[in-house]
Amino acid sequence: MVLDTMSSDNPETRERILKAAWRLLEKSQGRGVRMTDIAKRAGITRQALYLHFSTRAELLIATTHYIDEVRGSDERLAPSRSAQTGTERLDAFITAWGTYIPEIYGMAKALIAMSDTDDAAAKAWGQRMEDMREGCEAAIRALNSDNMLSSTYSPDQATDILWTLLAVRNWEQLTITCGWSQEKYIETVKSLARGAFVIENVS
Amino acid sequence: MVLDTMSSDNPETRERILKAAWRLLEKSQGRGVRMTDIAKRAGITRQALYLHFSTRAELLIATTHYIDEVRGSDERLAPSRSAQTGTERLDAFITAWGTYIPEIYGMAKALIAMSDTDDAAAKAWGQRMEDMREGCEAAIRALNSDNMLSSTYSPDQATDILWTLLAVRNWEQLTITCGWSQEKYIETVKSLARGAFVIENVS
DNA sequence: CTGTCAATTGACACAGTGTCAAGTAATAAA
DNA sequence: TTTATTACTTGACACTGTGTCAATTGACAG
Repeated sequence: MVLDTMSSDNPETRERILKAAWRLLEKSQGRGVRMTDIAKRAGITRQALYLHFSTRAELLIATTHYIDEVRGSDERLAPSRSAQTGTERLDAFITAWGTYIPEIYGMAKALIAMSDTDDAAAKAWGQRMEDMREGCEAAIRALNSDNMLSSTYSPDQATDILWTLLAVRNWEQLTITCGWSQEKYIETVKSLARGAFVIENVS
Repeated sequence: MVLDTMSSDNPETRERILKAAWRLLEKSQGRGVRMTDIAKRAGITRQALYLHFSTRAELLIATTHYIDEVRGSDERLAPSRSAQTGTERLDAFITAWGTYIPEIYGMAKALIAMSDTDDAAAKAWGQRMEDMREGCEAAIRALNSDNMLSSTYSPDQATDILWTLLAVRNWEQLTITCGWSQEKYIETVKSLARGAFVIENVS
């Protein structure tokens, strides 16, 4: 009888690695994190990493899933989905995503950097952005259903713009480079989006 | 008497290298261009590159200056500077910069990618972005002088937003990823900027 | 004919990723 | 007690790309 106290492909170690990667990526804002560093922090050798993840890209991608799971990226979207009006939904989505960015920033930076050379990384990050785009699309669609979408842009175009506005790079530039607070960032993006997409209430 | 047909630190070769780098960077959109490739295209050996540029970062930076020179990046700003009204200046600046981006995109991508690891590259790209920011600032200031700057944002804040809006990454996302035409990109950015910064003309 | 200068050739150091083979320590099963 | 299995270690090595160095070549100039 096998009472696997330490079952095949040890999940404890795997999680220790993911935690280590996450920690290091956030601490260094995604720059200069080597396999060696992650291994050291996880308390194993560099080679042992490859018993769990076959490439650096795979480890990075697994880290994103781990963060999503721990941080509950899905539940964050609940307020957005249950919003009554299109405007509320837009606001809620911007808040949800805008609040999530700083939590994944290090990992995102590393994955984006890898995307330049590694196809798997590019595909994984592209998929995540595609997922995020659906949130943008849903918000714009809600606005459109309320007949509140400005005629300046088509729904597709508005989705593209909102999607671009919410890019990690823009968050990075405004908060890190320009020194904005997180609150100011969120408020400004909301104000920009509202100004661009929501029909003025002329009283 | 030395009639230097081939003066010290041969400028012909230097230029051939810069042209080769430029060509390759644009062709491959800044990805995967190695010193070997540039040397080959310039018709010299990889090692000979180092007789002209001491590092890859230095070569990339020199390439940006070369492009600026050939493409006359300065003259492009003339219409912006001579604009009569703030709104015109804003439009002219967006057109100038927005038209310039596709010409430097490959090089910009490569330099941004290097910035993750190389401090010299980061500094050089940061400087270019700082220069561009001055154009944003001037446009916003012109708007403010005309009393046409919306009270929603302070001049500093408006500058930060315009600067972010005009980032290369946003151009990349809208044109390359979303498939927008260059014209649509320019028009949309103009419309977004006008909507965000220019006071409505209530008649 | 001699010096200079750009460029070549071939070698090597270094960092980081990924691979492989042999060994170890713990745990489980016969 | 012996035997297998599993997770991990150790040490070595291949590969890529950057950057360096020493010795050599070929051209041109005085």
